[in-house]
Amino acid sequence: MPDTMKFEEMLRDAGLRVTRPRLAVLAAVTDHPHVDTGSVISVVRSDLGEVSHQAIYNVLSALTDAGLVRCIEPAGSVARYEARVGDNHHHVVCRSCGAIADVDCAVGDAPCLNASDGHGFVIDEAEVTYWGLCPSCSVRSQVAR
Amino acid sequence: MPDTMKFEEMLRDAGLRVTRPRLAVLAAVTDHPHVDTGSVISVVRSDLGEVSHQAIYNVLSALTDAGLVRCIEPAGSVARYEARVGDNHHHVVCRSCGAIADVDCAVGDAPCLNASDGHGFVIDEAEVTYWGLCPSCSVRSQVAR
DNA sequence: GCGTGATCTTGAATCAGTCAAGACTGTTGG
DNA sequence: CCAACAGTCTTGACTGATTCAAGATCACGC
Repeated sequence: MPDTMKFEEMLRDAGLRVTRPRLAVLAAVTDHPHVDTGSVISVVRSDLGEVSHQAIYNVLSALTDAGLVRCIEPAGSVARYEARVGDNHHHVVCRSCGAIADVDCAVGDAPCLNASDGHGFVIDEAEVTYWGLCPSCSVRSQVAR
Repeated sequence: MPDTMKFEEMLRDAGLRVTRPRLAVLAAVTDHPHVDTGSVISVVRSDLGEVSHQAIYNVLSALTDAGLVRCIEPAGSVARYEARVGDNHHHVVCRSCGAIADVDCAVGDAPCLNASDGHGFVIDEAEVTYWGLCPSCSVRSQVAR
């Protein structure tokens, strides 16, 4: 499993100690795009045995601060995490089932950052969330009517 | 106070019964852009006397469903409401103090809806949240360093 | 005015997330 | 290789926003 070594290196490079919970969380977030915290806990526990939920919260927070994972919180959803960081991409969220998918930004590389009037705010990021229906919910709603 | 009559009309047009809590909530959200639920409760209570928090939640939900107010939930913040609906505008959020301001969309009227690849999702809305520092937090951080 | 269904009150419950204190362990220097 | 010191993890209590449920009340059409 060369992934473990890669994760170790990522942690060291970020100045973080290498611990089993951290490796397991990195693996979980990498394997399951857009996992919520509860699922991370399940996956990590099925991997390592009992791990405190507090530890998971600590680890997710540390990894987020270090820029190794990214936290997204669509309205009405709990916090979710993804390992795809450093690029500019956004998300589509299904209004019906909450499914999330990645969407590359349509407006180029450092996009959307040109707000017409920022009210004096110093803006450093534009986060785009697309809302709609995922393929299966879309089909279901057509059948329903 | 002609506003009250306007709010009454808005409720009736939406097929909702006209009640004092609803009028008070509509007034509160109109007067205080981006209020959180707790502040709505305070404002309504200072206006009407005791009103159950559950009633406020019900009203906010009914008004949101009716399209009379809009609910926004920036990551890390509680639910907030605004009465500016029907136009396409987005928000800037201060990473430091959580202040929110409106931003007109930079890309035209029905903008940003062109995701390059929606993974088969039927997209009906693009929500943009700009992140940065509000004027006063921006000044403070410059002084600090 | 009256009846009915929508709305509000009350009070308990849930759930994600946070706090705090002590036990443990990865890492660094000797 | 070992010890010591942070940095991490465990445990267990706690918070705060939001939701649920059941009964009382009220707005609106007749």
